[in-house]
Amino acid sequence: MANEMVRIAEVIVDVPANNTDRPFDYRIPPELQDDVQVGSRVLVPFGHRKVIGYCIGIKTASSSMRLKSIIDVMDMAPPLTPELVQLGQVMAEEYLCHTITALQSMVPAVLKGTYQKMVKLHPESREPLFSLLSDPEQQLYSLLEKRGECTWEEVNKIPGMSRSLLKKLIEEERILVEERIGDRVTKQKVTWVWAADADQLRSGLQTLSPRAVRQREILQYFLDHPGEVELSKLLTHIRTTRSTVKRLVEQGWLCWEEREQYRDPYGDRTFGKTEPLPLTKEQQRAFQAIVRPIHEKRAHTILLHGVTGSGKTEIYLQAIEEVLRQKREAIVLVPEISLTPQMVQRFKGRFGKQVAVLHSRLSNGERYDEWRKIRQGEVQIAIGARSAIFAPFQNLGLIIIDEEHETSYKQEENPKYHARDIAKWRAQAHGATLVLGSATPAVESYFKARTGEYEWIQLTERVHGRPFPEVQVVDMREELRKGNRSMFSQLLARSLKECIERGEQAVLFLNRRGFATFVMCRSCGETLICPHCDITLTYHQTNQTVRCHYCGYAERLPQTCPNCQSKHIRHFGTGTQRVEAELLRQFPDIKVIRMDVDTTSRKGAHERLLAQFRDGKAHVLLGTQMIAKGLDFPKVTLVGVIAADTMLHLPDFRAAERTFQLLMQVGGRAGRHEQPGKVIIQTYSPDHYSIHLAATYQTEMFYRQELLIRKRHVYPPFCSLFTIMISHVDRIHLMKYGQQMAQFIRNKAPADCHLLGPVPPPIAKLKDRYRLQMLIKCQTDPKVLVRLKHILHQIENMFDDRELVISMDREIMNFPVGYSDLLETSQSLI
DNA sequence: AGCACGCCGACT
DNA sequence: GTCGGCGTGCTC
Repeated sequence: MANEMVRIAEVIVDVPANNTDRPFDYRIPPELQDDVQVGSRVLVPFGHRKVIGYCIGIKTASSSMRLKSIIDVMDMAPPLTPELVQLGQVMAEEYLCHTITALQSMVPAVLKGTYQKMVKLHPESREPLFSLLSDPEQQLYSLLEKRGECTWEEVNKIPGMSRSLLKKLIEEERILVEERIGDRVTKQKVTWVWAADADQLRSGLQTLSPRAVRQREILQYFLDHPGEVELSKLLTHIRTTRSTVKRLVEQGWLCWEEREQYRDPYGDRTFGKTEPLPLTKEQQRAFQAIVRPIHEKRAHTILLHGVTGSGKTEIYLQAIEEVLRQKREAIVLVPEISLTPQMVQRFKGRFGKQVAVLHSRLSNGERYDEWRKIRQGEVQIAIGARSAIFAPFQNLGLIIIDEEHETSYKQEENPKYHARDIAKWRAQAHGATLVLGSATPAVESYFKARTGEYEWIQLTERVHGRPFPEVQVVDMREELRKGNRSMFSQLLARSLKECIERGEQAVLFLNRRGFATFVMCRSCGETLICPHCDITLTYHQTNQTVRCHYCGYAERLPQTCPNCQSKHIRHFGTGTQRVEAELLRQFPDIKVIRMDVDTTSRKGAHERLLAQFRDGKAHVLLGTQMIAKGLDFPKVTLVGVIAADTMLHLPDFRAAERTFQLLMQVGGRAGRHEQPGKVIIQTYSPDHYSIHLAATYQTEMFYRQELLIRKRHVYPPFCSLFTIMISHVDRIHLMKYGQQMAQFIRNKAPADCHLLGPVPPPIAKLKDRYRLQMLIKCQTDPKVLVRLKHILHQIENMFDDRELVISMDREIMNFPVGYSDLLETSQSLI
């Protein structure tokens, strides 16, 4: 009886625009009653076209007068859970993006629709007398004669084709192009072979003609290896062909069958089963702390602050076992760069087929396979990079974010989310435990741990008791005074030589090839910084000025150092190629592997280069910080940081934090094995706290110092940040809009909101468009945030200029109130 | 975002 | 009259 009640679906349509960013109501036709659920992907008529949408709610009445009906449901089961649907709405609100954009970011690429407009001949237009037709008409007919239809673009290419002519001749249809989920994408057809009757195999061998060598071999194989085998495996074991096996099948000795199975990227690899390792006292303590909230099923965040080599992974593994025992699920986030086969192996080894792996090297189809294993409850553990945080589990018990300070957890495209925030929301919704693991946590996380918002657990001992490598800081100003103008200090050059002579390997770091260049005095090491923001000034070659990218302060490039009056003042920005050239000039006989954006852009190049280095094919590995993570080379005994300053002086309030983190990571790299390691840090600022405290392993001191500075200049965690980027082809217009926008925000924004800028960003002109950015620092208070977000929404419609593009971004550190309330209503729908 | 509709100036 | 350009407003 209840079925007779009208059911109406609220649908978010796949049209990312401001005025379509709201639910539209559709009738659920009787035949789709059972299929349309919260989270379903549906096809709906929208205006004059058909689009994909997501059902985000179901109700029995609508305020809208005439409703259209849902055309179809796209999937067997809804791709999104009610929880993820809610999360999508929260993301849209918090990250200032369209709801559909947030929802799309949670599903694999194969589920994203692309549309193509197709045209075919109007049914009423009968075959005409060809010769009487105009030129464009003739072309159109010949185009459509071959195939029944063609794309809109093709038709428009016909010269002289007019709109009204087309209308007469053509019928339009928008079609949805689904990525082909055929044999290759979802499932793979695999032939399995087995003996028809194992006991008869011997007699079979006798019956066969002695000349049928291959056939006998195959039967012998089944005698030796009872059971089923994949045909492809059989063919590699015994050098034979499909047709020979076929002959045996036809004679009735063997059976075979084609089966569909998931294509498993790690399928042909066998993972040695690993057993839980005994935990040290310290590890045991950490393990207990993680397991406690898991048992209590309460949302809880733990910062696992452990030095490199303190055995965090083993703790993760054992905590996951605990979660599985509760029949709950776990997500493990790892930075893309350390999602190496070794890492995967560790998890697959312990948990086997209960693990789905999601990383960027998977094809769309493979990714879809892994995702479906999660959605259908075939696996309980998802390990992957940033986007794995959306793994559609329904009963999460634990989320682990390893190396939680990594910048790769922040998505740079819309929606610009941070996986750490998403993790907090999801943990809250599921009553799950969130573990943030790092040797060098983000300053914000450390702050929260020390103020009691997170539980703080430290691991101070290395598992095998290996000592930390000795760190030496070389003052490059001193080198210059000694007349050494090369980029290698005497100490580094000598150490490198000795290292290579001993037959050991070295790793050299050059920090990120910054697009922003800064100005520094080579004599005293002072850099030019903004008097208002304490941020490094950026050098602009075009007009010989230095500028602050936060507040807009500018001055002419000074000829002499304002601090020591030296003339050795110049801008910096050394690339890896230059270091390589210099290295080969000083050491002509050595082999260097260079890893940077240029050498690793090709697919698989990254892994290949690392494997080469591991195999001892080169003496030196030279690269940007992409080589700093999760690498463990037995023969590396020397690690050199060419210029610690390049990162330190980036125009970013997190520059010191990044520098400290990198240097600490580097320390963990050298000498993890038998030989003792040595780290050499070259710098023009040996006294800078981030460098000095990293070199002396004074973690605690660093965070205190950094927090002091953040507090003084009001940066996170002592404020919330919004950035606004606007762009326009016309520079004058852009500047005018920027000024007006800034004025508007300054007038309307609540007190304690400070707008910095507008100011040209590091890349001031991109793709023929000028750009300006603004930064808003504001109090982290829900009321203030709501008001500010309201104002930010207003500015989107402030200017009537299609050329003006506005994009907004937010750094979130607190989860919004109300999410758990929303969730309660949604869960009653399950 | 698309797409229609409607207004306007320009053209065989 | 008809064609195409462009601004406006709507999509359950």
